[in-house]
Amino acid sequence: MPPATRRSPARRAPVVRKPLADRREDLVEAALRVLVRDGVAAATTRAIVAEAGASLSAFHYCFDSREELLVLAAERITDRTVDHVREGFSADGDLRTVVVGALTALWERLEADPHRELIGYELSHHARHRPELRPAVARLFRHYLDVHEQFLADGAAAAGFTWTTPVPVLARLINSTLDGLALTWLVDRDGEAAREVIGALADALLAAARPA
Amino acid sequence: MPPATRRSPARRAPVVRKPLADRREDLVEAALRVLVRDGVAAATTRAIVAEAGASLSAFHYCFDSREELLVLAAERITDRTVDHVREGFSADGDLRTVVVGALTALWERLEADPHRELIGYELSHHARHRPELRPAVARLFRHYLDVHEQFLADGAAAAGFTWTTPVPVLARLINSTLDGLALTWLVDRDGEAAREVIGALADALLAAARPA
DNA sequence: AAGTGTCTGGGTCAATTGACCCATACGACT
DNA sequence: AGTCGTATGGGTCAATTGACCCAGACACTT
Repeated sequence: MPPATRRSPARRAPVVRKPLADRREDLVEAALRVLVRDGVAAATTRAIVAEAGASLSAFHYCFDSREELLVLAAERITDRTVDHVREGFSADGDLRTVVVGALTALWERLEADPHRELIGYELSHHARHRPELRPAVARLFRHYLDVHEQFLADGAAAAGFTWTTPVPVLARLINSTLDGLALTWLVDRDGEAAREVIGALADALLAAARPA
Repeated sequence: MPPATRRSPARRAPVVRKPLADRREDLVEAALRVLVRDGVAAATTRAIVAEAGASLSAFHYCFDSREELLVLAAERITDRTVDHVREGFSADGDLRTVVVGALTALWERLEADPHRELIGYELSHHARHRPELRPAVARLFRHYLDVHEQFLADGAAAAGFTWTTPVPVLARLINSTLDGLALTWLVDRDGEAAREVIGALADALLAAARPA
């Protein structure tokens, strides 16, 4: 009589085996997709492993907890921000052209995929009760501000202007307005109104520029 | 022998009985407090009834579902917005004084109790998966814009100016910037930076005003 | 080909949550 | 004082979720 614990040796579907690092990568990417598509509340471990095509055990083999994965996902978002913001930035033309063009590009990206950019805010709400998430969220926010500051500095340098208002203040103004605008747009979907606000924001920035 | 279903007639703590309308009111207010203090995710039926000092049955006696309560809470927030925004608004002095004063008052209120003003955004995230919540959230957002439009119209009238940019656009700019600013502030708690942005926003508004 | 450590399947477990039910106690009205 | 509709207490129930465990399958190395 075979040991009672022995399973039936029935043939099973071929199993995909991956090194730990690859599986972790899959799970982080899957988490990101679920976060963007369905939000933080829906990003349960089961939803994430389903998205990744992995099993629950694979998840617990790769990570100690769900929070650990979320932290990595937040950091991944941070890493990618630079590319996203730089995309569509052109330093050709006068200051107005550069500013309006860059802000419009930023907004169009937001409008095309608002949830992607807004996970940060959902994560920040979530971090209210998950202290371990706070550092990652703080880095994410700081990163956005840094990128906007860089954009302001590059734009002014390219067009031969200087800012009469401190660049960090302008960066925070841009960041806040775009985020608030996106939040409101998600509710009322009034893209035209949003674009007009972008125009007003551009005017505000231009009023704070003068020839170097 | 007494019926098996009969409970022991042991003395109980005095019971507070309230008419349905009062109990509903208690629950809505309790829900609001929990929402502000702990966020949407923590606003479970149990947390709400505990806050209200009611029982789970009382909850189900008063409402068909948790969503129904949340909708009422969202509407309650809407009703109160007017008072909050009007508070601290003064039409005395020139346009700069009025604008800076009003924006500062708005910001101070936000900084003093950020969660109160930001429930709307948490609710809007939540509404992504709860369609029945969407109308209430839409009303809430619309209401904020209306109030800011009113504020702009009143301020201009009081100081004898007109706006060169459409008032709805300016209202959306104010609304977006304040909300985005609050979101960022919640993460980095940099109040000084926020105030400087408020100043920049005031400059932007003043640049869109001219004598009537 | 045996050995060894890594990876996976398929469960379990306790906690939480929204919803719900029924018998009973209350109290306004008659 | 009796009646009747309303409010309440204290449970139950199924579903979901994060965490976890164990035996076995696999792929290297030697």
